[in-house]
Amino acid sequence: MSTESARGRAPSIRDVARVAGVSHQTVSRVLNEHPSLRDSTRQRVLDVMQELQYRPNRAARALVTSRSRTIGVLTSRSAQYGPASSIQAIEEAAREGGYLVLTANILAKDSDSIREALAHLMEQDVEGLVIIAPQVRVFDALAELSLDIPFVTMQSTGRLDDHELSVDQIAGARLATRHLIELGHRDIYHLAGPQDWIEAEARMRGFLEEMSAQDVPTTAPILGDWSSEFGYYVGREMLRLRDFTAIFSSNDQMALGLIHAIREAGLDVPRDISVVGFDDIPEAAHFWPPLTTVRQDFAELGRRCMSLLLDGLGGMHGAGGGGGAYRGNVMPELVVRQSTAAPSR
Amino acid sequence: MSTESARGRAPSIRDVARVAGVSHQTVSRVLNEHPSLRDSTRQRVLDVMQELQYRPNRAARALVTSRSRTIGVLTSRSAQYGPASSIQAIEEAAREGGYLVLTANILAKDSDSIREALAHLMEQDVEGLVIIAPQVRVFDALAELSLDIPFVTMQSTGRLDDHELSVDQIAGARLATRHLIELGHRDIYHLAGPQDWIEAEARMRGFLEEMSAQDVPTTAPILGDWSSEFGYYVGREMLRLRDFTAIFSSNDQMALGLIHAIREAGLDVPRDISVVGFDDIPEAAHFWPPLTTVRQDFAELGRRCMSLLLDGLGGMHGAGGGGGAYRGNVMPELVVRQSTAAPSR
DNA sequence: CTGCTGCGTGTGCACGTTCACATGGGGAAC
DNA sequence: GTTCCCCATGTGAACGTGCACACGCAGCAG
Repeated sequence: MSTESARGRAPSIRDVARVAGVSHQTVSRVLNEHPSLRDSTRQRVLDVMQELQYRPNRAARALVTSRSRTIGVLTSRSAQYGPASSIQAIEEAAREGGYLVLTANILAKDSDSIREALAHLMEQDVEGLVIIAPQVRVFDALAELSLDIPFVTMQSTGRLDDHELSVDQIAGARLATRHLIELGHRDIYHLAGPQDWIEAEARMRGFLEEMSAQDVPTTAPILGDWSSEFGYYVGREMLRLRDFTAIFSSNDQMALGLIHAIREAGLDVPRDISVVGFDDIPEAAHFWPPLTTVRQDFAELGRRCMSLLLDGLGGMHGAGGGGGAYRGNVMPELVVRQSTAAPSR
Repeated sequence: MSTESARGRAPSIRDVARVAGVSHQTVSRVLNEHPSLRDSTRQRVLDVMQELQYRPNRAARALVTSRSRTIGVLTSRSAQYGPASSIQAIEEAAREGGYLVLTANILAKDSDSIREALAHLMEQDVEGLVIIAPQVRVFDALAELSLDIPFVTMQSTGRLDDHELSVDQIAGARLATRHLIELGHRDIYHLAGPQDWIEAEARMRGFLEEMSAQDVPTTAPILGDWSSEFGYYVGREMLRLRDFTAIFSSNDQMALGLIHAIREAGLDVPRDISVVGFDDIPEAAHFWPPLTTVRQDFAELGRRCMSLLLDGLGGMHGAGGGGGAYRGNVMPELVVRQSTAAPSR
């Protein structure tokens, strides 16, 4: 049964063409779903492709079209629940749209390593960029480079309106803060994320805005690093004064550390101190006590980002898809569980 | 200053060659670090590259060499801490070795979607494969396809010796189980992961092996789904009988759910019931009580996988690197915290 | 019958790179 | 002084695909 052609080399459109008795261009037309093709011809070519196990050569196609059909994801902390969920959704959406996803992690936090990661992606001729690296510096580096490819960021900086798509962090933070105030708390601390993180800053702003809107005297936020470890240690420090009845933590992990410290000091959550987190990681519902927090739909965000980006690329290669890019931010949602209650005194 | 050449199109080696006054082949040699090149020539070419902002075209190179310099990662649940950490390490190692990483998620759990994800990767001409999709089915699909490219799996199935690199799950599970037995527990349950997960099965086997080695009567393991949610519900069921003093959970998330259920029933961990987990996710140290668990170094595993794979590919394009592939499994480590204690009765 | 239009298909080139081979020049060995 | 070889460089082809263009044929209007 062996055809006399292929000698170790993968079949090309020319091989298919020869066997099917057409020109290579006709085969190319079948691949690209050209409208004017006789059905019988198309079918014959498809059959031969099947028979020869033909697979189009990505490199050749990219070379001649100068489209890589690849989008890059610039990220940091991609092992974290939030980013990881978004990336997964992005990949799925990209695959559907006929695109590939390349991710580059920012290793250190200096701007050199940001540039390096970005350069790495650009070297691969990515056609678009999704940025889930929420440090302020990333955007400085971005502005500096004046990218000539479409990109979307998952954080709102306020300076790149067209390119931004995010969960409304300020609204989420206000939700959490209002919840505490409505329960009757007046002495509320905010454990913020690192200052150079856009989202950390937005959550902090939301906290401060809501506090002042409700005429509650604000306290200076404490700056953390997102980790449970930090939450634990800062919690131990805070408890030496104990001049508060509630804490709004900028993420769930730090909230977990805080609760650990509080409980270790012999106090109870929420009886003595209320704690509210941010993100709603899957484990939050089973913290002890189950954590009141603000849910973000990371996957939805990822999907919308890709939709926006593909729209900008004029993508949509395969069937299906259809829907135009839906903009607008994703709204966060307060999930009240058992780590918050009215203050006891 | 504008050179008369490039009209919108990115500069190619021929453009560089023309400006530098050499042939395109010489430029190519500079790119590929050919030994016999006069230093002055090399420098001149490099200068022109800089000046023209030349960037090599990946597609053209891939076309002629028929090497994509891309490796694929087949994964499921990539949003989870373990896989995500490994992927991040893999990416970093790949970048260093001059490779790109493409990940494909297995969406559903049927074998069709496994084949689909695998096909997606193969379509991109990946040169190697890392498999972090620990379902048994994946390996069936793999065997069926009889891949002609190098691959490494992050789970040990026992049937693919050469390609396997993993944390020794059995040893880890035995460590955890022995710890409980040494504390004096005799009525120990194991909350296992889904049966079709290789690691779940290995951990279960480790549990059973250690129990029988120590002559402790074994109980039938309970099958879970990795989620905190499941841990919580199964915990509530188990507590109706309460014929045990310790539980070894197959991962930390389920352990968290278990503790939630135990505490909700008015019992204490570890006073009434000891719990030990598996993975040592970063949050585990701040569970209440801090969780005794088995630590796996996911990042190290990822790094070794890439090393093994690059070795098989004869990779190592850039400088540095050096070290030959180190095989051998990564050993897990028991981390004793406060969720385990001697039984009270 | 002639000319025009559009459909289905074929021909040749271009994309940017590497590979195989060719070439000239300079030094070492005879 | 001739021969040989290696170094430094150049020449042309090839990789697999898509694009611009050309071509024949059928249908239809004039």
